[in-house]
Amino acid sequence: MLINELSKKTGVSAHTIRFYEKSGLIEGKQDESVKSNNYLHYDDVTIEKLEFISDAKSVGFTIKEIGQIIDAWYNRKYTKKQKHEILDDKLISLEQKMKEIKEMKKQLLQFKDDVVNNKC
Amino acid sequence: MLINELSKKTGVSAHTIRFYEKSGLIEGKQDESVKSNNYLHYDDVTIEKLEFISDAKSVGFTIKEIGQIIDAWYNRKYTKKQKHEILDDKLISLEQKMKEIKEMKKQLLQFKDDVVNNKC
DNA sequence: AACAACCTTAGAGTATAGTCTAAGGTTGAT
DNA sequence: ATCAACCTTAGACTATACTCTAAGGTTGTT
Repeated sequence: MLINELSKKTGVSAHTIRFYEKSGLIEGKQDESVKSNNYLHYDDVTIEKLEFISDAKSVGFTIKEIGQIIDAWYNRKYTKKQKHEILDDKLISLEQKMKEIKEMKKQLLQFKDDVVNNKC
Repeated sequence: MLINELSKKTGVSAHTIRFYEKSGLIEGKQDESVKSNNYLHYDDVTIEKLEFISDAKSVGFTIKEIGQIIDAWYNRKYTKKQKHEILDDKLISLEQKMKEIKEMKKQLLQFKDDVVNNKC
C-alpha cells in the first residue's frame, strides 16, 4: 500500500509516517518493476510497527528507544543475545516507571488528604 | 535562602529554577525591608515543590499539569471540591499510564518470546 | 490534453522543556 | 576602593517530536 492508505489504516498522518521513516523506525520499499516513479510501498508489518510506536510513545519511550526495540524485534543486525539485552533493558525501565507511578499515586492521595484536613 | 542555595539543596540548576518560576510552578519572595536589590528568597516549601516537580516529570506529567497539581496542593484559589477534581483527574491518568505500561510489558515479553522462537 | 488526486524532497515552523550567554547591578571580604 | 561571588532580566540556542508548506513529478479518469 502507498503512504495515504497506510495513514488511513493507522490514523498516523503521512507527514508523521515520513518523519518515522527518516528516523529509521519504518521502511517502505520501491516497486522494482516500476521505474517511472519513486513511490514507496508499505506492508502489513509497517501497520504493526506504527501501532507499536503509538503505544511505546504513550509509555514515554523516545523515538530512539523505540528504534532500538523495533530493531531488536525485526532486524537481523543483532544476535539473539543482543536482542534479549535490549528488551531486558527496556523491561527494567518499565519496572522503574511503574514504581515511580505508584509513588506518585501515593503522593497525590496524600495531597487529597491534606486538602481534606486543611493542611495546605 | 537565595537561588544558589536552593539550587545546591535540590540539585536543580538556577536556570531551571528560574524557568519553573516563569512557568508559575514556584514563587520566590522579595525581602520587603531591603530596597537596594531585587533578590528573590525561597522557603522550604519550594524545596518540596522542586522535589515534587522532579518526580512528576519522571512519570510524564507536563509542566502545565504539574502546575495544576501544585495549585491544587498549595494554592488558595480553588475550593476543596475543585482541588479534589484536579487530583482525581491526575490519579485517573496515572491509572491509565499504569495500564499502558503493563500492556507494553506484555508486548516486550512477547517480543522476547518471538526472538527465542525465531519468529522475527 | 486536462484535471484531480496522488506521490516526492527540502526545508521552514511549532510546542515543550530546558540551557546558556550577555550585560549589568549588589554584597561582603580584604 | 576593589574584587570575587553573588544577583537580575532579556533573549538566543538546543533537542525532541512533530507539523506544515512549497515546488515539482506521476497516475488515472474524462
